[in-house]
Amino acid sequence: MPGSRVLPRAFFARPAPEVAADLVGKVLLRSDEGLRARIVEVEAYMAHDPACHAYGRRTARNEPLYGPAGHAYVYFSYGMHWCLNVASGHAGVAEGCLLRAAEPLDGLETMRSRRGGVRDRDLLRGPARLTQALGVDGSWSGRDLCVPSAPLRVADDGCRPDIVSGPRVGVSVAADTPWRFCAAGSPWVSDYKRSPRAAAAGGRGQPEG
DNA sequence: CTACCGATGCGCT
DNA sequence: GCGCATCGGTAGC
Repeated sequence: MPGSRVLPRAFFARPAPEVAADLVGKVLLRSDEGLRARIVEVEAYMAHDPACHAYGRRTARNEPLYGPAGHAYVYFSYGMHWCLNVASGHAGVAEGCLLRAAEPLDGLETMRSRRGGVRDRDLLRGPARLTQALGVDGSWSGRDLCVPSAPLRVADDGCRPDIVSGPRVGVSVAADTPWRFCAAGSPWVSDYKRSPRAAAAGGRGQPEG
């Protein structure tokens, strides 16, 4: 795409909330299958954050979170779902950004075939839906996304949506911390099962700006 | 639209 | 053994 460039490692080598906010509006590519999607929802997971998979022990599973920023961390959840994160922060600081939702741009037919005939609005609306549509599973964990030839990478095409933030979804800790970032007013954002504490904190629908 | 619930398997947060 | 950064279906308003 003219004018779009792969995000360099320096983009990811910053605190997760900054990276997460700046990822909104960027383009997620799976170029070997001609898939493109605009990221509309990202959550930040910080080191020493109890909701972060690197909380506690360093294990084989969460190892990518410690490594150089810009590497994928893909984990298996609830016995059936894969979720895609990008490691952020500096080496040795285990942070990451969870890609929660995106707007499909190219390769809709492939996404539809993987997603079993759901409405287009639901193709990428949710972290596990996103990975299912893109064909990303645990075998992608640890891969470097900051390589121009990588099949999975993130690019900047100059899109700069307004960002709103709010509590993370399905996370009870730090429900008062706005570590979820969305494109303002986007219909492609997941509005799924906010944490009970987030719901109790008031508000509804989209996070507040 | 909201609310609830079962599926399902990995890691130990 | 238990909890989980979820999803899809169904029931009911």
